[in-house]
Amino acid sequence: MSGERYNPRESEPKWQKVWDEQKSFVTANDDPREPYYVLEMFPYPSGRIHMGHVRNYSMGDVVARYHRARGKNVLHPMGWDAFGLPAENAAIERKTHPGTWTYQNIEAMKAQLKSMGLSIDWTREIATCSPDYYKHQQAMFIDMLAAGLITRKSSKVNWDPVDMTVLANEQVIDGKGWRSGAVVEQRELTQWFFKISDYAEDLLEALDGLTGWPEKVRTMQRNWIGKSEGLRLLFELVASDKTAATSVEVFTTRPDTIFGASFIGLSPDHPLTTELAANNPALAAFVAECHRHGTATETLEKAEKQGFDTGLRVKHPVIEGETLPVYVANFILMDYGTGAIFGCPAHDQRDLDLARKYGLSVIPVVLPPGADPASFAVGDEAYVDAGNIFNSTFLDGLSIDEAKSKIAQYFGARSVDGKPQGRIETNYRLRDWGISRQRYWGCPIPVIHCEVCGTIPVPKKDLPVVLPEDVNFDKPGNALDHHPTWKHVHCPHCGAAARRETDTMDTFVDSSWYFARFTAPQADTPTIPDVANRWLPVDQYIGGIEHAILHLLYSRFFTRAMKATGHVGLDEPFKGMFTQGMVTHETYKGQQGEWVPPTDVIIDSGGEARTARHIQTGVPIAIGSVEKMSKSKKNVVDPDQIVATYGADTARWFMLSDSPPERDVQWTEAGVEGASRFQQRVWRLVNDSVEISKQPTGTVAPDDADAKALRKIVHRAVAGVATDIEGLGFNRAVARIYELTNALAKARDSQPGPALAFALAEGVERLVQLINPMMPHLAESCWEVLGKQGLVADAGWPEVDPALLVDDEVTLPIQVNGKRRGEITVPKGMAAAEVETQVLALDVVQKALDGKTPKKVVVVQDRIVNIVV
RNA sequence: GCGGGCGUGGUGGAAUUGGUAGACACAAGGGACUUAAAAUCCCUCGGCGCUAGCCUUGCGGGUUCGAUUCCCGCCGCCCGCACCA
Repeated sequence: MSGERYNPRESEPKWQKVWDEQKSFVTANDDPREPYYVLEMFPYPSGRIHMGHVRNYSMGDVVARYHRARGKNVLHPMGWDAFGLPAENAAIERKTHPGTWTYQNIEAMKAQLKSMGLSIDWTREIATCSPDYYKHQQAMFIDMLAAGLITRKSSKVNWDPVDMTVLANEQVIDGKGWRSGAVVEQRELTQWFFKISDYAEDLLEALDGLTGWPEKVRTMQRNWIGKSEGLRLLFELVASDKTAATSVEVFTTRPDTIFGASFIGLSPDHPLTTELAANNPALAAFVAECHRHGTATETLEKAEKQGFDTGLRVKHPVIEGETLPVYVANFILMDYGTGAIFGCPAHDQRDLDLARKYGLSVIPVVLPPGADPASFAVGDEAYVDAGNIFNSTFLDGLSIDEAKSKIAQYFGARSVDGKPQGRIETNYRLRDWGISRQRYWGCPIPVIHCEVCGTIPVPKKDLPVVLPEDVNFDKPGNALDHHPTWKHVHCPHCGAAARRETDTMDTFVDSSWYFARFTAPQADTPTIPDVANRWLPVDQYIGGIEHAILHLLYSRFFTRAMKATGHVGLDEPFKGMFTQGMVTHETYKGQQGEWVPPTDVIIDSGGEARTARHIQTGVPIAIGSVEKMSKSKKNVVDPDQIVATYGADTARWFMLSDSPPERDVQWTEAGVEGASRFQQRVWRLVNDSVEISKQPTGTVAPDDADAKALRKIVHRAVAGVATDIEGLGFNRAVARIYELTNALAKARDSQPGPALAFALAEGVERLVQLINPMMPHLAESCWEVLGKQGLVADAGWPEVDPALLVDDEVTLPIQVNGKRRGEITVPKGMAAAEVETQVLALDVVQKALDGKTPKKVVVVQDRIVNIVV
């Protein structure tokens, strides 16, 4: 028996079948045990799983299986984020229906996930592209529309003038359409929006309560919401024949720098800009130029700062008789504040860039601590830090905050156009969530446009509004809009000929409530509130850091919107959140600089340098940098091949070992080999220990020192692995399991007597339980060899004897001037004075002191001794 | 451009969150077993000295009896930026 190698190819499908037949991971909603909901972000059905999925789902499965062993009723479901652009692109390229492509992909990926042996309740599987799912989304849309959570307004899109279609930001490359190559334009379109900005304050405040989230994710969300206190400030326009307007309202968070103002900046989309451009061809051309790039904020902010002098001037609000020019500037967003600013170049980098370009004055008004007011000047870098105000008459000497309140009071007391010149306002960067997409493969927005009755929701009895099957993608644009009959309907109110909304929803909507649907996936309402409220919030959610802002923020909003419409009874969907790192791999390049996939490369690692050659041609291959696995660099490893070669357990174990889960992990062939070897070591250890325990043992001697030492190691490992898994420190848990395995193997090889044999048997049994969450197939096989009844999947988490966790002695390092000079072993909890006496008596210490008297002796109980000389 | 993060031996990383830096693993080298290979087992393994010493957690400062951990400044890499999912 012990000579046989463990064969995952045989064992893994076997146990998967057993779990399936015994419905081991099917979860009942009426189970009385404490519920625990673990969820990994559901995948987009691209066709094949990648190593990122393997990592993500391995982690989630450890958590699920661990809590299951702890006696909880665990919900661990899986589904498909099945709407989206790639299916439409595939439809165009392969002349297939997006649905056909998507469902084929789902089948393929499901088979792959199943081969991983995940403890998933597949009876709860959902696909967002199924009418069974999206009809509920439509119903909630109607509820939310009625509740005033949805609005329609104009916003900008990327328009491809050749393909006559709206482009996603990722389809805009260097300002051009990815397919047509045409220069993209910004276009205004009336679109549907969720009013997430109404919840800005709530979403911000509630972050403090999300203690199970990484601090960095909360920080990112806080910054994204971007709450700021500022001043709305009216600038009087100097009368001009160009406009009838008498004032411009700006929003500023730095009213303290008003004496440093040197221009007014308007957004290219500001109404005043539009008015002026109507009679100013040069300005109109400038505005058009501003629109000749995509709508991505990144492009805008990276673009060179440009401005256009409108010729208008405003009166300086605090310097009598002075006026400031009014510019239109490309970096000013219409969506934020009032779409107009006052520029203070000395203390804002973008303003400074513009001022330098157009020769506007730069007047410093905040003096850095210690700087000389007479000589302080701003060069190419704006001064944005703290200091005291100067060059500002009645604000001189104040701190920035003091100056802000004083100037706010000052402007509050004055008036322009019969209104207060300034008023304090809280502003948020967070914009409403635009969900309209001019695409076929998404959830239809259930609305009908009637000439007579206006925009009215589809009656719930008529749901779902189903996507038509007979579509073709030959024509550019929205295939739903092109469909000959689909959009022509009768108004549900008046019966007149009307038109269906042909926009579909952003796929972020689909993923904003799937976690709730999983709690009752077959219900004929979106949720069963009682059931959802018992399961939610998700105890542990796991996914990529790339979703730290949008997906999580939208889900938090949508949960609130579902609460407002009676579908759930809570605000926050995710109690625990974890963001895992990426999977990386070395890159390889051939002679012509072409990327070579790892499967075509042989690494020669004997001696000093690692070199590589092509598997068939033998041509030398250059080993490149380690990068995120991507198709474009061909540095991908196919999970299917790994599972076929080494088995799922090896892949899972490797994904969990070594790298901390939040950091990137580098996939290496050597690492996988190591994981595979460990699998065999465990198998051998278990089989050997069964042989040993067959020998006559007699009575157990509980005071056997070796046995007690081993039991201590075993019980510490059990306690430690539990702590590690609960803190998602999978790599630490793995290291601990290695240590335990080493200790057990040593005991095995020592020809153990009865007491040690007992400890060994106990240790091996617990080892199998410890590896179960990570290598569940191997664990079942070992459990069987141990002669245990039932499945290890159904066995509980091993008990820990607390007496074995405590030590009565501690070894303290002894430092002299911070350098380690020796150590001393003393009873735990020994008083500092006693420790000091003993330590000072030691030879090593006397020698290190070299006759000098200690200035101070620091004794930290049970930790360290430091003698300062 | 703005916001967030990360950086420890040849490599992945550990360090009870201010208390013995390098646990555990991989790679490499040496040895055992074997006719041989694979598998397995044992030893060495941060650097310089190679003795009892010194240096070392991206770089440069600071706080502290003591810093991988806290603070300031740099460098490098990664993620997000609202229509990729």
